[in-house]
Amino acid sequence: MKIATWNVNSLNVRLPQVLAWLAAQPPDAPVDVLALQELKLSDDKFPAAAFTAAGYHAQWFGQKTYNGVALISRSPATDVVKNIPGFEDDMARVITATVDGVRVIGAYFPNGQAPDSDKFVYKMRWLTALREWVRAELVTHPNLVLLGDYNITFDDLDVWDPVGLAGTIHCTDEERTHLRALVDLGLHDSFRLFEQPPKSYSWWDYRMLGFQKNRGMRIDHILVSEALRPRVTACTVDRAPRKNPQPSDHAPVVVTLDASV
DNA sequence: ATGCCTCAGCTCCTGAGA
Repeated sequence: MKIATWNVNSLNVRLPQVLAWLAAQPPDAPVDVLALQELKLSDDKFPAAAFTAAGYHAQWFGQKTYNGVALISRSPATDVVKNIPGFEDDMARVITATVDGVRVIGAYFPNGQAPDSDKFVYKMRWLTALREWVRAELVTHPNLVLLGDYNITFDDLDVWDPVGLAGTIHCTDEERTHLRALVDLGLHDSFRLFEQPPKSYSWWDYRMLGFQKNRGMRIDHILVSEALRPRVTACTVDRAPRKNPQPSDHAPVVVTLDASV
């Protein structure tokens, strides 16, 4: 079973690339669940028919211009929840559903802009609310995956210039403390369960030849619960779509689980 | 230097992303 996350930075623009990427998977190892972020379209504009034609179900939670998340799945998704219950938010950032016995929480974490900004304050509040939502979901769903665009790096390994970017957005102690608190709920960073190529990132700035120079950050993560950890056999960043014409600034991250015991 | 790209929208500039 393969579960993936991809911030597409406008599904309107990236839909052909998403469909091509799904179609390019090996027939014996398709992507079973794909969490998308930054749809940047309202619910009525979601291209549901295109995913149906490709053999996928879809659940979506859109918003005009900004944000918007979706779960694309080969099996139907059930028990869908949009955003964080009990947390008032006018942004569409979270979608949760159960697919093939796995509780999947797809999330587009706030950017935060700068540590001294109002948006950073919102990011901290949002992170606290998300943690309580994940904590509650784990009680009833031990097989759980939390994945998406976290907009936070774990440590210097995730940053192309850890000295120059120390303390800047995505790299602050406050953000990393929140990220570790999520892990401390009983989750594991799939990517670091395996040896990885040095300087592995999931996002590169569009400017200054960021991708070509591999000046990036690893900010897209797939955390798996303790119960799922024994099933994880691989986690990789697929850099290929970042080489497409008109790419998203993010690359997909994919985790592979073996069949349930 | 606060821009360098990219995208959406009250579209020929601005805000936001990260």
